[in-house]
Amino acid sequence: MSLKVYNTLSGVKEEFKPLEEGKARIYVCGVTPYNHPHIGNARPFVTWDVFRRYLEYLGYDVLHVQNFTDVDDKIINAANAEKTGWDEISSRYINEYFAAMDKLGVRRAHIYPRVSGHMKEIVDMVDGLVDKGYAYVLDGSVYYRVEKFPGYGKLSGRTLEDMQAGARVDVDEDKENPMDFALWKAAKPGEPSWPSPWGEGRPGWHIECSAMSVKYLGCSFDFHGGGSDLIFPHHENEIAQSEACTGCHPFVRYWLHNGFITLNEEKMSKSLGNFFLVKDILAHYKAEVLRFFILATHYRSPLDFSDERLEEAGRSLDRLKTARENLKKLLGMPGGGPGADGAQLLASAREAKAAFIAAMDDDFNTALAISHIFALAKDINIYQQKVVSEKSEPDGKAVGETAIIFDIMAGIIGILEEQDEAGQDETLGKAMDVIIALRQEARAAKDYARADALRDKLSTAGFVLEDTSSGVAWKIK
RNA sequence: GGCGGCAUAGCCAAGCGGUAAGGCAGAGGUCUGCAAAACCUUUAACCCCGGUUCGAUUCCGGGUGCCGCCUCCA
Repeated sequence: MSLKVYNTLSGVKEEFKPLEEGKARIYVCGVTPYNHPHIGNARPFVTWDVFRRYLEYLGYDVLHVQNFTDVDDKIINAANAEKTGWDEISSRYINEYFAAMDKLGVRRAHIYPRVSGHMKEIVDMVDGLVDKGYAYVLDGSVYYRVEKFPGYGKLSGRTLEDMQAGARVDVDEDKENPMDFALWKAAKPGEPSWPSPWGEGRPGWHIECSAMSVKYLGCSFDFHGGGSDLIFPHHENEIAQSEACTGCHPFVRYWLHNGFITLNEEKMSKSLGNFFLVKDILAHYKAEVLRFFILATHYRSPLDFSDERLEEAGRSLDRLKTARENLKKLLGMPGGGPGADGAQLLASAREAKAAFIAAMDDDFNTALAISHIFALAKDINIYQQKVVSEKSEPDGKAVGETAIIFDIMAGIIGILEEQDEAGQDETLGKAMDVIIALRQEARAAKDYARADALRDKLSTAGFVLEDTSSGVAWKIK
């Protein structure tokens, strides 16, 4: 089996073949930090966090870059409204972004480039496009000449004629073509600006992603992601800019776009005003529940948000938590004697894992993958109940391997990782400590047969016990 | 108007040429002094009309409904 991903550019699922063996280079469009992130903003980041976890599970060396658009009209407007600096606004909301995403278990990207720190790269790229005839200067601004780029429209599946037919853009009579877009905007009074060969100004929206992705990932890289509202014009323009400037094809090998979070079936967005901020949702629900809610639907499908759905997600997640606790109980029980046959449990775990992998390989089908965790959860519960009702000892090897498999699956989805504030002994590590304590007791009682049995149980389960002068340590083999 | 997507049980949501995963809710049961919680078992579905096919929910055509992009947007 191999990973297949749906590529917006081709419109079909394609087998993932990295540009460079064993490496996966990812660029995800980040936020414009002028407000707290809302849950619609959160979806791509949670989604990409799982993509990245899975790629790493598959053994890829991942390089993940995600930008902050910290020079933008909205930031300037927010700054003016508060009578403060644009950088004050952007740094405040970048911090808020991290606060929210950290809670959601979104692991940090390796590099977070900001527009304000990459003016040289941006100016150089715009300059290069002017040199090559792909852009022209108009009153201190620079525009991209869309007709010059033959593939314009290939990502969004439309032609220049289509676009002009339905053009609702403001027609700037001076532009050569109404679809030409700004690479550099001449400074207006009272706005932040940077020097350039065309005078003081600031970058257009699209050029930053081209300049920064090429800088950190090269002129051609594996994945580019973002919400599907970015397909046109943002990503379409990125292709036009990057490929025209660098001459590399393709700029991006796989374009992946997530669907929207909706509210009453309508797209949640700041401009419509129908959004919930992550921080407000997290005041009422556990972060893990919001994360689970997002991942329980395929990433390309729309996802309608409501309290009922979130509460339902919480109840679903509880079921998985219970199974995990049952597993912990089983791990903590003495073993080694005549026990409940764990063959069926083990078979179920292995089957669940294979099915989970197959689901993830099929365009990161987290919804289907999660259903296989539920299937295993049921068998864990049944086995646990059987052990308790028969007062038998659990099959240590089967339980140990099951625990590892369960944790691998939960770990890729990024749930049940660590207990919320209240709990403290919910980790597998703590469960292992329980076994170690039991073994210590056995040793103290000179019951070596039992102590050895406990050690073997850990060993066959994939753990290594190390007796040290200060006590006992364990690690995963 | 141009381009694209979606329609599966009470709700949510996978799948997809051979009569349908999973979750929530509902029903029955186990446990418990009763209850709650938890667990087990279980009911229930492929928008309409044509076509292709031995066979379609799955492919093709048409219809209806909903959504998105074309303007800032994750």
